[in-house]
Amino acid sequence: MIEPGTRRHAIDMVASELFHTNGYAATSVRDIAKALDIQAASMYAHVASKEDVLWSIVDGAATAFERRADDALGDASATDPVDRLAALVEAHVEVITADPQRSSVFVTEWRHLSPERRSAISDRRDAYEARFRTAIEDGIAVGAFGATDPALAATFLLTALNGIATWYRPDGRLSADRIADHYVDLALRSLSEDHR
Amino acid sequence: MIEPGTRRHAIDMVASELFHTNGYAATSVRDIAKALDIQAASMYAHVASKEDVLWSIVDGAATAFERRADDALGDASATDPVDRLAALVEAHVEVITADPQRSSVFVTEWRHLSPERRSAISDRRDAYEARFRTAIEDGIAVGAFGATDPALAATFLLTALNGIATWYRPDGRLSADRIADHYVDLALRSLSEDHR
DNA sequence: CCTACCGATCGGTAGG
DNA sequence: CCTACCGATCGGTAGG
Repeated sequence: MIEPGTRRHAIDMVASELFHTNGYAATSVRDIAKALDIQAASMYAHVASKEDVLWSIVDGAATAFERRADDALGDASATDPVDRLAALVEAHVEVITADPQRSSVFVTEWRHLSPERRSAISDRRDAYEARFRTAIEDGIAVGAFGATDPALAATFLLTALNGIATWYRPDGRLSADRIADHYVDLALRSLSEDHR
Repeated sequence: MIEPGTRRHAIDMVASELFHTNGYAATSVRDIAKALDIQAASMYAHVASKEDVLWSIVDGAATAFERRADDALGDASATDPVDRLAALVEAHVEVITADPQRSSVFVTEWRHLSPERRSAISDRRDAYEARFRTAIEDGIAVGAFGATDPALAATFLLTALNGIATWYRPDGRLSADRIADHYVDLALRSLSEDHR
């Protein structure tokens, strides 16, 4: 973990914003350094490479999603599949709205990681998505959700959820809490029994 | 419109794939030229700039979405708000699965366009999203959909829909038709009356 | 954290 | 569509 308040931490915050706005490949080490008012070469006193900066952002975001999902599923109330899915959706929205730049870099820039790191993230994403899929499967099994393709439904929900990172603004029309409430509702309804 | 079969068209197809896989900024003019077995300088006999290639891909995708939505709404059966939304969702999925690379470039790479082109695309996206929002509003007004925030619901659906461009593979487990059917279902259910 | 610098690569042009 | 080339910028290193 990187200590808040350190220069290393400031690098990640500044880089998150630049990678979010312009993308990793279109952001130069000089851009990051300029935002910190230091020389480009001085960046290398704190990081070994530009890719290491991307990695710490992506790894930090992945860890945040995993921890919040653990907490959400750890609650005693989360034995019911519907409650479990609701808790997962709420946790996911909260992680995104707490740091939309980092989240959007996680969602969109991981292809610029080295093959090893990319595949490690891919595995963690699969495990994370499996929590959603399992909650959906269990909900169908007990008749709380309508029959559907659980893997596809999980992907449907997670892409909608991740989309928040691309459009959310802290000063926007809806607060993070309201968005979370609405998305939990939309998610649960999308899995409800047939609407006809 | 660019004639299929021409070199100019081949440039767009090759560039779509490279921009989709590596991103616009991480793809060089030399990468595109190499895939076409010509020299980088020869590219400029066909295009004025790298950004022009991105523009023709993004503009082509935007036009495809607009046309298919027009067709979908032009059908006589599409006076009912629920049918209208279903037709919009189906059309959107079909445009994406017909050319996922172009669609994903449209969704993720428009920030690399010039400010004028970016704002033109932003306006067209807003108009396109308004069709979804209006169908949702009308559906709520006639009691076919449950009460919800129409703008947020439209964003929820469109981000889920656009996500298809990032994961769809023609040789995947589900055919394009099956995906469209499932997504229409998920979309309509997500807007249904309260599930409790 | 700085100055000074490196080889590689970038988008694009000139002239055929 | 090619060869030859341009100035700018890239990620990163040496040495303090």
